Amino acid sequence: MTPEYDHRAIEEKWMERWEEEGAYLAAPDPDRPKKYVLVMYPYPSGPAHMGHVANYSLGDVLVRYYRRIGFNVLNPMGYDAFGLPAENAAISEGSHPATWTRNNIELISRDLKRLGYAYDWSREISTCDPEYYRWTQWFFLKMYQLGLAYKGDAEANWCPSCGTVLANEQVLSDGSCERCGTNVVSRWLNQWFFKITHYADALLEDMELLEEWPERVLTMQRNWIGKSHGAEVDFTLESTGETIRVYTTRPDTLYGVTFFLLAPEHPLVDKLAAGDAELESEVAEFRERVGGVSSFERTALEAEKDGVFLGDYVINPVNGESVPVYTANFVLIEYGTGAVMAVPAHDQRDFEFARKFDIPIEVVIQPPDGDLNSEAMTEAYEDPGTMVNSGEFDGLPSVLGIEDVCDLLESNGWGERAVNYRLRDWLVSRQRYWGAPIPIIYCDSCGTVPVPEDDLPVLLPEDLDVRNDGRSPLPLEKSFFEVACPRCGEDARRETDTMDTFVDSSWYYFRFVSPQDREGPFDTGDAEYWMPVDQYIGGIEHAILHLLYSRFFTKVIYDLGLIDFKEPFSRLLCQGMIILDGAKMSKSKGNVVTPGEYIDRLGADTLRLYILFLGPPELSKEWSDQGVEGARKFLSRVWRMVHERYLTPMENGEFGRGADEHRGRAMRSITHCTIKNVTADIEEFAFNTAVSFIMELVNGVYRYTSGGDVDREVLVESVEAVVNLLAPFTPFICEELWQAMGKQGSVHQQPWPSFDEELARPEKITLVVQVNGRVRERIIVPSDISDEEMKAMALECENARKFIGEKEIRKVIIVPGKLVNIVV
RNA sequence: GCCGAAGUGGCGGAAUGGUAUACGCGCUGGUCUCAAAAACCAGUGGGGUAAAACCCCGUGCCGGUUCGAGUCCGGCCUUCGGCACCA
Repeated sequence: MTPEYDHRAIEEKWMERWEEEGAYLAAPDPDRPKKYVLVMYPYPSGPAHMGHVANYSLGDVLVRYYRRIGFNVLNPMGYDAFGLPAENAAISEGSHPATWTRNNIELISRDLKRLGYAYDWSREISTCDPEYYRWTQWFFLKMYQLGLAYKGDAEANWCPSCGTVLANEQVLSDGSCERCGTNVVSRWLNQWFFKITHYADALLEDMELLEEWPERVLTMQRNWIGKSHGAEVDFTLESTGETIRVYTTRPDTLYGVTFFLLAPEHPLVDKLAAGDAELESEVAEFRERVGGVSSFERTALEAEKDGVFLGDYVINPVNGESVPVYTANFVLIEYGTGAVMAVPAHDQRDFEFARKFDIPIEVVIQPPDGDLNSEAMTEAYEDPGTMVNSGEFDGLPSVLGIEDVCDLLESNGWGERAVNYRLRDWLVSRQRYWGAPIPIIYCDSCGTVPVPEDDLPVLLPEDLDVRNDGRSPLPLEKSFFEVACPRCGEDARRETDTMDTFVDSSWYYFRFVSPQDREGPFDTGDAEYWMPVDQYIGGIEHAILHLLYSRFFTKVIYDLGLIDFKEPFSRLLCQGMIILDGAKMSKSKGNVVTPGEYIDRLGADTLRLYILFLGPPELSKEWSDQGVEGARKFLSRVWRMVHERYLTPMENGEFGRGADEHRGRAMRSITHCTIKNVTADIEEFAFNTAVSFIMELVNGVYRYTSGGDVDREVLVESVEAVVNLLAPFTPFICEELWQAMGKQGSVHQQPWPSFDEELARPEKITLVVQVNGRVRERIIVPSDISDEEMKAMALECENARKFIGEKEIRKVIIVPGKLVNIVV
């Protein structure tokens, strides 16, 4: 009698047993090679969703596989528990962010446990735990000591109605506040920054160490850092003689400058307009048009070129020409020097501006095959060419001209070579409640004073209510901000901003190596054993920020002398999204399917198997309800295979030994070939095809036991291979079957099955015969056939002869063991 | 606009330059059953033929390299994702 495949009973039983036995606890063991496998920890916004299942299932296959090939594996789990959604939920539900967050941690951890992931739960961490954020604050202090944390002015999205700064994600595409719909404005505020730009070059150069990262992530980071080479050039203001510096990547176009631009926020704009009432109001109007709204909106709509002539001129150092100065909407104050030399012939933006304001265009680079005429141009020519109208440089290829013009600038003191980065410093202040307080105190006499390390953590008071308008309650809470200056003891005021949650997640992977450590953020000995992370897994949406910030933190920790490696994640796998009806699942679209109901109805094993079988990990995958049923069908098939095709007949003594040798050899060949293929596929993260191979093996066992003699040993080998190979994918059912088969111990602790190369080769192969590259015949031949025999058989076969006919055979191409192509 | 990924059956997807569509879903037929479901077995790209043998056409489009191209090269088109006036 085949027992029922009762997934609920089975999964509950093993979940409890593994937990009791501490089956997945990890401890350093210098005698064994280690693997640190980490999947990005979740933000606990509710129960687990399908994206989590996809990510964590993938990691779990690797973890279980690595354990079985002999690695000591660290596989921890924790929660990114600070953050804005908790505050928003608190406002709308009337709860407290802490309560909301902890409830959600309960929900999601229950799901993760039910899904059977092999985490070392003793290492669970939560970033909102004071024992965690104590060290987040400690890192802030270290940054401050190193001069890497500083306070500066920044443009921020400000909602006048909510009275708070908004993150970019909270500003809707029409420039309004996500919560109240008010138009967001840009406002300059004094904020804390981390000086990530100090590491811009290191972050670029060390990408060489990231050989096992996806190329697309590296490209995205490279573009984000945006290093460019060029020159800084001083232009002289005609009226006052003061110099204004510009940055350009095209010194070779310096002779083509016909006007000069300042960012609307550039201090010189006001100075130039001052005294001329008409100009002053014109500038004010212009600022209203472009600067009143946030730069978010200014760039979101493909804004038309706009600007105001400021009534003054600057002198171009290389040719002494005088050109007009404008302020323009497309010039960014935060990039370069906030001033731009405009070369309309060779820059599309400048071109558009010149056409609109009727400014002359002068061609100074001629294309190789062309004859550009400034009148006739319809767009700028931005590619290299030959320099013209450029004094002594005429006739020079522009790529060489770049260097020569730089030499000219430097020898005359007009400017110098320079590099620029698109990367900005990291703004870490948030006017938020639910985050780690910034450990800084402001004292009237001592100024900015860091909280002494011994006073950490600066506790976030949890007995406060979030205000209905979304503002942080901290600046109103005297018991929080009123504090004695640690230096002079006088009354002082605590910083009430909290840190960006990306700070929390920039170092959590270090905490996992020693989550209970009280002496430091992590134990250096434990870190030496476990770090760096060997395999990091996460969504592609974190390709830039989280991964870049983490790399930055690791470099700081390296410079603190706490570690001896420079990159935190040796190998990276980026998961695609799970989509439904062609769209990303989201609550607002109402197209969410939650794992919980599937675990109840079909089982965690089914869900895991389905999501892994769906497609390659790095691509986005379409969810299908019918597909899940298919996964369940396959597991039932495996269940019945073990009981009906193996255990029951075995008990009845139906199988003998040395039965039909050919059938047995063919079955063994499938088994060994499957072990080989599945192993290779797991190594390459090709989990979908790994599952296919196991399915084929199961089909093979059904065929083998469906008719003809069955060899007992051959069957045992095949059935055990199925259960062994499938175990990392569907741990519960395999553990149950392993036990049913009378095996000792856990299937998850068995050595990974090995294969015999000789047996993996099939006895018979299909020889393909082509004539002129077209398949004309397929012949079953022994796999050890020689090239000569292949050729002879191909030339003899009827269909090939038909197509050869009377034609002359010019060439015969032989692919050993596979194919013969006859060229006539 | 720039960067990246992807276009293959009804669907998810397989294919070191060597049998295109493995595996799964769906569908069709059969076995079992009073019947159905489940299960098991078989079939399933399009066209030609009553049917089979067999032949032709087929991996977004147009060319090229090659004995042989889904795969390599050149030029496009479409979709998705990221960045977006970075001088």
